[in-house]
Amino acid sequence: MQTTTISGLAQAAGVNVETIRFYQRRGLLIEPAKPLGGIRRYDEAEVARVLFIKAAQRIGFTLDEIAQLLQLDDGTRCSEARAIAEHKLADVRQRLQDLQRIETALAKLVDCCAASRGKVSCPLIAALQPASPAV
Amino acid sequence: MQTTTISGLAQAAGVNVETIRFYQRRGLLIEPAKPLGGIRRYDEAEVARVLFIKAAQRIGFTLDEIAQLLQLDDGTRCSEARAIAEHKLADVRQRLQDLQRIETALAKLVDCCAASRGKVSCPLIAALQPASPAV
DNA sequence: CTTGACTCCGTACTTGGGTACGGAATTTAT
DNA sequence: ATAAATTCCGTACCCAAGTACGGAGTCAAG
Repeated sequence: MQTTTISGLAQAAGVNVETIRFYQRRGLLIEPAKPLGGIRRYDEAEVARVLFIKAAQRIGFTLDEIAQLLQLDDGTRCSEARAIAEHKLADVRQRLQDLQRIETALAKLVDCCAASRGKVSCPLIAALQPASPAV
Repeated sequence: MQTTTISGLAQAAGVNVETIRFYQRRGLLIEPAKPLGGIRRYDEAEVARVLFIKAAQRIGFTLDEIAQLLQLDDGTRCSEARAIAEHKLADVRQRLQDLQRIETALAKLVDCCAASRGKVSCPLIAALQPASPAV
């Protein structure tokens, strides 16, 4: 499958055709030039791009953020790219911390739930209390 | 501040009054009984609850999921709670993995961006490629 | 050369998570 | 006791991220 139509792309990436078109409108995907009143063709690079978008989304990036990330891949404007990436990285690390905190809390909950069987009132809420020192 | 009104609660939790009311409608917060045609009062436990909601949200839980999590804190229906918690935990661990992957990718990007200064084309997209083996 | 599938494009609808608005009632300050 | 601030409540609006729809054009097969 070297080049395909929009539905092939959508299928390969596991999304809806409409989603592809939506991403094009948003500028996340570039619409390949239309060959004179006809039908556009897409290659594997586009599939990769869509998969990237989906992966980034699962992690919690917005489409706007993802657009920025995708621009980093251009190769040009390196220092600018770097600044964005650093900002994003700080962001990601914060998320990681929060997530680790909740992971611990949930794991404890499961544990104590297994052990105590009855009077639960577990560390779930407590676990997130010390999470917001400076807003 | 032992008990306060809705605006006090909102302020203490760093959210909008409307947001509190929205959460009440959603069942995330319980509206304390209204004292005869009057004004409801809230205590610190409610503040904690709102902070929890916000913390959980930052991590990527939906309000529905958070509602479930909050119910786990009730102490009753332990086995049920445990099942939900375990499911959520698997979820969280998946998110953690994804997030760690992107953290690595971003860190590399920043690195190579700092080093190569010019021809970037970094590991960002590649980093998420092997992330979806089984859909 | 017509039928059926697919593409293109615009517009509209949906869901999640709120925010804003407006009128009535109640509380607080003077 | 009256004005200003709050609360209560319903309804309506907003943005993000899609999904659905409908008409017109195009392409591939029989």
